[in-house]
Amino acid sequence: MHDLMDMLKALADEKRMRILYALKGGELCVCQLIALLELAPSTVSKHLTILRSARLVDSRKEGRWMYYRLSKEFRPPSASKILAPLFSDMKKTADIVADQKRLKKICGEGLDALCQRLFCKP
Amino acid sequence: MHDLMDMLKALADEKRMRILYALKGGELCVCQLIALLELAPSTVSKHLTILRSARLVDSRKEGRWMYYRLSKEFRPPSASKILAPLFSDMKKTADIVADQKRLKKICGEGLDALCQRLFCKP
DNA sequence: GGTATATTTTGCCACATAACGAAATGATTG
DNA sequence: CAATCATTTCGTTATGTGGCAAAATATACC
Repeated sequence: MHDLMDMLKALADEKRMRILYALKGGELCVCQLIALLELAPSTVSKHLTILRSARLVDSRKEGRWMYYRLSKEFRPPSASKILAPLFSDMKKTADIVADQKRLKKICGEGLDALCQRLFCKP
Repeated sequence: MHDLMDMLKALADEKRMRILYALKGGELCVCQLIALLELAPSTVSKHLTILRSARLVDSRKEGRWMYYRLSKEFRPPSASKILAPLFSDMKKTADIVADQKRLKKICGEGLDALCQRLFCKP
């Protein structure tokens, strides 16, 4: 029951659900998620930590960047069966439609350019 | 997205998940849920309010007692698809096994006797 | 009609959580 | 080896949430 509650608590936050939906399209770098959610880096990092301890996402480090993706082996077996209907409900919501549009832009930009823009110092 | 988050927040609490699982077996009176969870009446009532505003349960008043049951028409369409796998994961957990055992006892007792026992004053 | 009784509402407290900025970390680049 | 850069950790703050007791509400019983 503990693992299951961890998962449900991880899902019970709008920002984290938006992260999961964004990752549905493939792995993303932390800075891309920062740009998507428009939150402080530390805040996004914390959300990702919560998602990872709930075994909903995996991470991989490549060079300077940290990539996150949906977990392939979810811990509570129910997770895989739950996410699909949730995503289906989210799909047409204004927030997700806007996210997908913005995400396309973000992914078009290179990571270097994106980070320049995000952490710009004059 | 708002309805969906309401549902997920309602699910993200152990006591409320135990209530839902208990209702899986059929409608129950508030006092039976109080006996099951061993929480203050006001606390259980609050949990039920949260579950009802998330459209996860319906209620019906009969005489002195208020009965709650799983909603037949869940508001976020995903709800019906989500609960089944969740219940399947919960089924074998120690908490739920204990709940089911205790629930059998509680349902055996009459409502009058149960309420006497719950709100006993010497 | 008044009293007992089941449930809900209200007020309050303790604790959890989401957010940020600043400092720390760890890897790459010069 | 020093500096830069992406990410995480830490410390703090504001808000949300679960819990109880007590008062309010509503229904049944005498």
